[in-house]
Amino acid sequence: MSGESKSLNFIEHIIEEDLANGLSKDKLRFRFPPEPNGYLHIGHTKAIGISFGLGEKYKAPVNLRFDDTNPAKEEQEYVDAIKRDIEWLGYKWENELYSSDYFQKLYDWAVQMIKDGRAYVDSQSSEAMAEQKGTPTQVGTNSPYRNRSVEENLDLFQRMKAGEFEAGKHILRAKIDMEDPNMLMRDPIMYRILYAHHHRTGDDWCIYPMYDWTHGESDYIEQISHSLCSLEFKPHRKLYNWFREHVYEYSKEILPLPPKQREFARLNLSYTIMSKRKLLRLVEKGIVTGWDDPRMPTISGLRRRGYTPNSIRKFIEKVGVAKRENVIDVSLLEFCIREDLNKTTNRVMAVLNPVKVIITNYPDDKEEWLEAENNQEDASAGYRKVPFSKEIYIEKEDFKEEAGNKFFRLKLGGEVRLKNAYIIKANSVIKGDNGEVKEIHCSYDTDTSKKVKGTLHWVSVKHAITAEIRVYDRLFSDEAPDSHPDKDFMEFINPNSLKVSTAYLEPSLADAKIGECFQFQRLGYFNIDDDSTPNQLVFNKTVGLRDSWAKQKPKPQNNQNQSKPQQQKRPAISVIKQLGKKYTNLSEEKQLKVKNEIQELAKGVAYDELEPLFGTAVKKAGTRIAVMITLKEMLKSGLEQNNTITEFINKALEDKNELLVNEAKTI
RNA sequence: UGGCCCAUGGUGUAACUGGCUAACACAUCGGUUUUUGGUACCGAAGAGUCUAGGUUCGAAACCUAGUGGGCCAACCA
Repeated sequence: MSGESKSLNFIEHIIEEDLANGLSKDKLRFRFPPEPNGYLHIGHTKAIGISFGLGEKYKAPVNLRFDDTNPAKEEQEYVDAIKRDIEWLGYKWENELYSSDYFQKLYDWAVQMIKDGRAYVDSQSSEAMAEQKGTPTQVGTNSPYRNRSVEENLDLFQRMKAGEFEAGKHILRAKIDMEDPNMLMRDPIMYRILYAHHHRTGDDWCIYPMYDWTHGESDYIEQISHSLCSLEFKPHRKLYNWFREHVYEYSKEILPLPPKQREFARLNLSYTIMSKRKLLRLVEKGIVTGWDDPRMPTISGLRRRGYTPNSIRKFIEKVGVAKRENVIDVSLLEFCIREDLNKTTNRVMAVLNPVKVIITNYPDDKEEWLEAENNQEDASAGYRKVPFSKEIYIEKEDFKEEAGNKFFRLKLGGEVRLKNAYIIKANSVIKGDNGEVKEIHCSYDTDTSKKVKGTLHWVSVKHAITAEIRVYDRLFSDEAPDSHPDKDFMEFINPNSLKVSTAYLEPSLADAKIGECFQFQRLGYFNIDDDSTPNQLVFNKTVGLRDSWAKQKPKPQNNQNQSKPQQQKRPAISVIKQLGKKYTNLSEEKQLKVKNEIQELAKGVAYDELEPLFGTAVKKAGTRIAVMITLKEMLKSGLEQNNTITEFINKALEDKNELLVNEAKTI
């Protein structure tokens, strides 16, 4: 028992149950088994968070095991990147291991399996074998080589290993059941011949074990208690268990714990993709600058973008663990990073889209260094000085010649506070030929105790330093870009996912270092990109601040929140059902309103849709009332009354709910 | 046409394993505070738990059927 009151997810329930049934707590052991064929992405952090999180929770070891059985795809670069990312997230593995460490052991067991008649060498083409395999709805047929003698199998397998055959000539298969409804049980391949250089074993082997044979047995060798993976491996469980059962027979004295595999739903994030193969395409096609492009959902991309390990771990915790398909809204990720950065980053002032303000009553060459608080969320962050002078920049967006009183910013004749400085009043503007405001002439007031609605950030023109700012938008314009069977995800690429501009910053930023994070006051969180140099600062926008003002505005051309379509398209009948649910709880006045609504919706309902609802459970009076109202409307507009309808009405007349009876009566 | 898995507010997870008004977080909408239209705080709206039967004093949970979604036919993992 772990004693907390926090609710457990289904995997924790399983573990608690195993513990309660006698599994000793010190036998708990987990693993994270990436294939080193690409970079880790936010989806992997869920798997990482689950297994490493369990390790932390139960103080159990967690192995990092590279599942490196396919030398054709795997590279050392990926091994290094994966280790870097996991470390960065703050997790510690017990052992760094490789499936390739077990090649000899696996081979010995395979020989044993052959001797026991549980595996055989097949010598057909892959096409022929695919044909014999059948389909999900059709059983397979046995290979003509299925009944080779043990001696022949042994001889062939040894010669496969010795490199006597060309690739594809022979394979080793488990002898299970070609008629099993689970395709994975139809004599699955255990070994194939592959003349490829392996990043660890070099050219020692020319036969390589397949995933199913390798993965489960690696778990077993490492004495993993719970082998956790994503849902698509559910069908593999039967095979996992089959292999395990036999190998257990060979080694139970030395390896007493048979591991168990359990599956959870993987993480999907809206407006992005999670497939390594597809991410690789983005890299190769030059859509992004690399695996660590700040727009990528990779861990290295998020890191470069300014996400913190803390925020990602928090995110994974909030997302939860279950077995149903899910799509997590990016807003949750954004919430997590804001929450973290709000507490930790220093506030600074930067103007991204400047317009000049001249303070006419401020002496020409005067300058003052005013005190500014670094972080009001963290008293220990201290203060810094920011320079003030006659000419400053503010954001173009923060000024309007005229505006209503919901606009808290600067307007002609209006006053506004300059953060950490004075209160200014706009008196006049100077415009360029095209009518654009070039300068705003203001007067300042040293009485800062006044109450004014708005506070603006600003930067002194002559003290300002410049920097390149990279602002990112989502990479795809579609909520689930790779879920369209008829369209390629590349069609949804957002051409405006990167905007580069030059900004003016307060001079304290001059010696900021790569990776450092700031809040640009009123704008968002920004960090210094890897491309930054002392001569040319480069900032990434990690995420904007929440902006309740932007939401009220008519809406710029931002593609941020396209209206959610699902509300529009809902069929009338389902809206009616929903309205009905609440009907009996409403005030009389509201009931009338809802009734009108239902009557209106009734026009869009077909009788076929309505009839099934006649059977609605008696206790759901509201739904039945809504159905009755709809029915009445449809009868009015010419629907012919049949027996089913009459029956429904009669049943309603006898109901104990008065509202329903009344509706029925008026038909 | 077979097998397996899944179904709870817009989204994601809970519900002490059959027992209070179905909880929490994000998102949404109000309000208070505020030298960030941020943060913090307070509040509101939103779910008869896919549908229909059944078991039971009692079902989101158990059973049956249906509907919808996902996965499975790589010498990938």
